[in-house]
Formats: sequence, structure tokens, C-alpha cells
Amino acid sequence: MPRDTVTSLDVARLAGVSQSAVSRVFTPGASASQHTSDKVREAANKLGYRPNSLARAMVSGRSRIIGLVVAYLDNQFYPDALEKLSARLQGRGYHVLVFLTTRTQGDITSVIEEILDYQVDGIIAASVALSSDLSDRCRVAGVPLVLFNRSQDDAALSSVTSDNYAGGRKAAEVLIAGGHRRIAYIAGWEGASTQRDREAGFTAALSDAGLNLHARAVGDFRTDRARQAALSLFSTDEIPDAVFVANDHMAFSVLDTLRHELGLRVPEDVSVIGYDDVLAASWPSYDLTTVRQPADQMVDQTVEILMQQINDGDMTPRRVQIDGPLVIRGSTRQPNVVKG
Amino acid sequence: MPRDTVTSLDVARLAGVSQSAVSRVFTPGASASQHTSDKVREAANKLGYRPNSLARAMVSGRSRIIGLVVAYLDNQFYPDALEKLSARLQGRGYHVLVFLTTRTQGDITSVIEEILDYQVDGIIAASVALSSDLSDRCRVAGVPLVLFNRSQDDAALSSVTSDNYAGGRKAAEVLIAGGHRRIAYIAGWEGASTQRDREAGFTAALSDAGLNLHARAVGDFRTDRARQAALSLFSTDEIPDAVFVANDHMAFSVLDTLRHELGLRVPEDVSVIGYDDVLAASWPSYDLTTVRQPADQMVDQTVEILMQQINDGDMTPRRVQIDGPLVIRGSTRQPNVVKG
DNA sequence: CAACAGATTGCATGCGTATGCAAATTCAAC
DNA sequence: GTTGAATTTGCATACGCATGCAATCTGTTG
Repeated sequence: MPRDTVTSLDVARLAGVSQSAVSRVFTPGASASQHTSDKVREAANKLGYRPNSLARAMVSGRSRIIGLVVAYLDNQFYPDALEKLSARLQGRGYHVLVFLTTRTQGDITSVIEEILDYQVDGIIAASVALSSDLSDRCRVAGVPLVLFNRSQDDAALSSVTSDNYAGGRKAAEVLIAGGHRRIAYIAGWEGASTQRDREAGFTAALSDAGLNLHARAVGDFRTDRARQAALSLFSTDEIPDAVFVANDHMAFSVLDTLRHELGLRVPEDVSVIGYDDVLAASWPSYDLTTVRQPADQMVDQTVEILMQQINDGDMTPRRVQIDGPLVIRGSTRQPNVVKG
Repeated sequence: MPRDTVTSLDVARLAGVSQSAVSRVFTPGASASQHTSDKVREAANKLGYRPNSLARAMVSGRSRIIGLVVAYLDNQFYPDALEKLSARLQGRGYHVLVFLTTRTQGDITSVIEEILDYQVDGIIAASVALSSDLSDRCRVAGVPLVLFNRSQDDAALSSVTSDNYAGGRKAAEVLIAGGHRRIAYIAGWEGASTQRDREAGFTAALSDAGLNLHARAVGDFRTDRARQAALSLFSTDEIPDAVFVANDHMAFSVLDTLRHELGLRVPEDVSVIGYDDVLAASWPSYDLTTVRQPADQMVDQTVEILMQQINDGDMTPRRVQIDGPLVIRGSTRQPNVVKG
């Protein structure tokens, strides 16, 4: 069992060159003649040498590691985003160190500190909020930070989201166009900017049409709470004829509760609309009308901003909002259906 | 902008001690008097010092990083497992570096090599197969490797799975008990041990009951393929009265196809059973009978084995198979229903 | 107070690599 | 063949920390 660790020095000796030569051969952009490069590569192959990323990181100051903080992996939007993020970053030679914050744990601080300990080149914070103290820490450490699918007032923070306000409006508009009058809303976790913006856009559009929110309940982005919310909304005399649910993840639960627990027909008795357009929204059992979050574009932008900050040192914060289309499916009653 | 990096030497100077003293204060188990410990911690706090994990890893030879290879994040079982794995590992002071292999890419080699470059303390390979050459590489590098939800013939490899053979049997038995006679199977990707074992157990139990597989199609663990598979199985004269689908992820698609495209009733016309018991299986819209993979136990075992190999150097391979219960829900016709 | 064991501390070194600098080499043009 | 510019190479050092070793300190016992 050749339990060893081959270093650049071993390769250097075998190839009859200096250690620096070996280093240069494996460093893109460094100067090395064809001749020594060949010799070195041959020796490296023979010994099975591969540069030690950690040692590299130590001396160069760049670890090529991106820290990713994420809370909810049960909402399909996030695994999907994680997959896309990781793929994009791998394509650029970076890798992702994941840090999960249990949903109960508001204590992001320790997580961020652990991340910084690993000398990451950047941080992506998905679905979490940061204290301004924390973002300061990152700034002091010189580590770029981008919020994904969350934004904050802190003007120094970069963030990438969909246009949640506009999306909320679209949701309202399609319901109004569908002839609904008693329109309810099931909110996500109230600490989330996405929740806040979606609701703001939604109620604004209702107002514009001279409508008020018929009822409101909080689902906290959790399926069990969403079910409770649905039950409470529909336990009154005058039940809603439409519900906008703050994300698809909860909307599935709401749909199931309406249909299977309350015996209501969707969309005949009540229309339901979600937000995200995760994969399951297109599954026939749900066939959910929803506002799409353009995950690909959001990921592209996130990586773009991060790379710019890492490579160009351009730390000017950017806040990107990407417009997403309304995807009309079968969970909402449409004008012609109403009249037909 | 105090763009700095505080080192143990800075702390040492401020505290009036040597750099080694600082190191020892931050190294559990090292000897340091209460007095110096206090001084050092105070200085460290004042400067905002935190040990550099990478430098630590360099000299100690332990990075406290676990590499995780995973392919399919759209099958909910995996995000869930990732979440659990990460939580358990964080609890033990380890962190997870994720490496995604696109499903098209059979080329795990380069991925494993990249992982090894980061001097990880261990590797968890979920839902992927490894060449024996690759596992040798890990062994030579002295990096423990555990397969998660996959096993291989290679006797030197540790693996943790559910008891897929027994699970396959259970699926068959409940269908047989339900009075089904024309029982079909939709296979997963044929390269997967899970697929193979589930099918083997399933067909074995059918044989025991004097039955043959009525029909078979391949779904490759993909929803679109599963739909195609369902369509082909039900395009014949004598359609199945029950289908075992190799995992829940495909089963959802099959259920939808049967109900919404083929106009069949489940379970009245055809029973459907899946494997995994992911969260959505319990959602009322699917209410899927399935064989549970005990994710918690699987994760516990995986981490346990890995830690043992890392800490005790006990590299003797272990292959763990955990029995999972059959979870009976509404997608399968039951004996009393049949007779009633 | 002496003697000694045990705990604490500092010194020096090494982990594996990248990189500034100066020496050495190559190459082209005359 | 000579000169100078451009390229290549090796030497030395540094990155931030842990750890063996020897020196020092602390506390205990007789």
C-alpha cells in the first residue's frame, strides 16, 4: 500500500528540474519551455502527481471555493438552483462548499464565520437574511457576497432576485381578469423580502382594480403551515374564490387541502396561483398557474456578479431583478371559461 | 477599509505570547494555562482573529472537508439526503464540498480527481458508480470512500443502501395480496445497483407466487422516460393491473400519465407502487404506496462508517443494507377493497 | 528549603506550493 | 561571431499554522 503523497518536489527530482519549474508547468500563464513541460508532465503522470489545491490556496490567496448558504432544500427551487449554481461554478474552476442553516436557526453568524475560515473566494447566500454586521465582516475580509433570491435594504449588498413586485402584480391581474372578487393571499415567512415584495405587488394591483384583499393567512413557506392557512381561510362563511400562495411549495399543499380535505374543485370553485414555477408545478396533478422565477438567468447573474467582484475587485454592489413570465395552467379559471 | 488578514502572529504580539501559544489556545486538547488562554482570547477578539482552516489543514493533514458526489438533485430523495448528511457532518465539525456530475457525464474520474485535489478527509458518492481504478485511487490517497444508495461488487468498497432486494419483494407481495395478476415493472437506469436489486427481489417474489412479470419497460429514473414507459406498457391489448415503479420520482410521472393521459383510475383500474417514500409520496394528490428508504438511518450509517475510517484508520470495508418498511397508501388496491 | 514531577512555554521547523528576482539560456538580427 | 532582447530557469522566501523538543515555570512532597 503506497500510502504516499506525491509533491511537486518529487516530480521535480524525477524530471531533473527545479520545484518551481513543476509549479510553473501546472500554472496556466506561467512561462515554461515546451521541453521542460514535456519532461515534467511525463514525470507527473508516472508518479500520479496532482497539485495540492489547499497549498495552492494558501500561497496564492485564492481557494477557488465558493461558500453557499442555504436553508430550505425541501422547496424544489433550491436544489434546482444549487445544481445550476454548482454546474456554472465548476465550469469556471470553482467549487461549492455548502452550509445548511436549519430553518429554526436564525443564527447565521456562526455559519458565515465558519465559511470565512475556509478562505472562500466568495459567498452566495440563498434564502437567508444577513445582519448588516455580518455583511461588514465579509467586506472586511474582502470576500464578495451575493444574496440569491433575497434582497435587503442594505445598499452595500449585491442581490439577485426575480422581480417579485411585478410578479405579484401579474398574479393579481390574472385573477382579476378571471373574474374573481374574493381574493385571498397566503403569505410566506414574513421576514423574507420575496414574501414582502410579492405581497406588495399583489395588493397594489388589487387596489388599482378597486379591490381589497379578501383574506390573508401566513404559511411561512412551510407546507404544514400552508395547510393550516388554507383551512383557516376556508372556514369562514364567505370563502375566497381565488388564492395567491406566496410560493409553489406551499401552493401544492394548499391545492391538496382544498381538493382532498375541503372537497372544493380547483379551479371551478376556487382558483389557485403560486410562485416559482418549480418542476412539479407542471405535473398534471397540480397543473399550477404560477409566476416563473427564471432560475437560469438568476444563476447566471449571480455567478457573473461574483466573478466580477472576485476577479476585477469591482465591489460596487449590484441589485438585479429579473422579470419572470406568468405561466397560465389549469389551476386558475380564465375569462372565457367564466363566460362560457 | 481595513482590508487585512489577522494571523496568529498578530494575536501573539498583542497578547505578549508566542505564536505557538496562540495556536495551542485554539487547538482543543493542547496545553495552555488559564492565564495565557484568557490573554490570547481577549487579543483574538479584539483583532477579530479566527484560525485559517486551510493553513490548519495543510500542516495537520486534515481538512475537515468531505467531498460529496451526487448526480440527480431532481429526485427529492437526494436533496433530502444532502441536507441530512450536511447537518450530521457539520455537527462533527466537517463540511461538505459538493460535486455534481451531470447525468450525461459518465466521466466521474475527473470529478474524483478534483475532489482529491482538495485534500478531503473522505468522500461520499451518492447515486453514482465508480470504476475500480477510481476506488483504488482513493485508497492510495488514503481517502475513505463510502457509496451512498449504491453498491458495487468491488468487495473493497463500503456502501450504505436500503435492502433493495427485500424492498422489491415487499412491493411484489403487496400487489399479489391485492389480487393483481398482470403485474408490470418500470425499471430505473439499468446501470444502478438499486435498480437491479429492486427488480431482482420483485421478480423473485413474483416467481414464488407462480407469476411472471407481465410487462417491463425502462424509465431510467427520469420522469420523461417513465412517462414513455407507462404509455408503452398501456398501449397493448392486455394492460397491466399493477405497476411497480423503481422509484417514487418516476412513479409520480407514471401516476399522472395513467390518470390524466390514459384516463385510468388508480387504484381501481391499476395499482401503482413506488420506492423511496419521498415527501411528495404522502401528498394527497399522489398518496403513493411505496417502500421507504430510511434516509435518517442511511445517513447515520454513512457518516458513522466514514468517521470510523477517518479517525480509527479502520479501512475494512462495510456494506450496510437497511431494511425499510412498506408504506401502504391509496395508490394500491387492497385485499378487502377487492373483495368488498 | 531542596528536589522533583508535571504542566506550560518558546523556538524552530515543516506542510506543498507560487512567485519576485537574478542568473542562465535561447534566439534573432546584424 | 557579436550583441541585445526575450524567454526560461533556479534560488530563496513566504503563506498561516501545528507540533516535537528543550527550557522554563508551577506546585507538591519530604
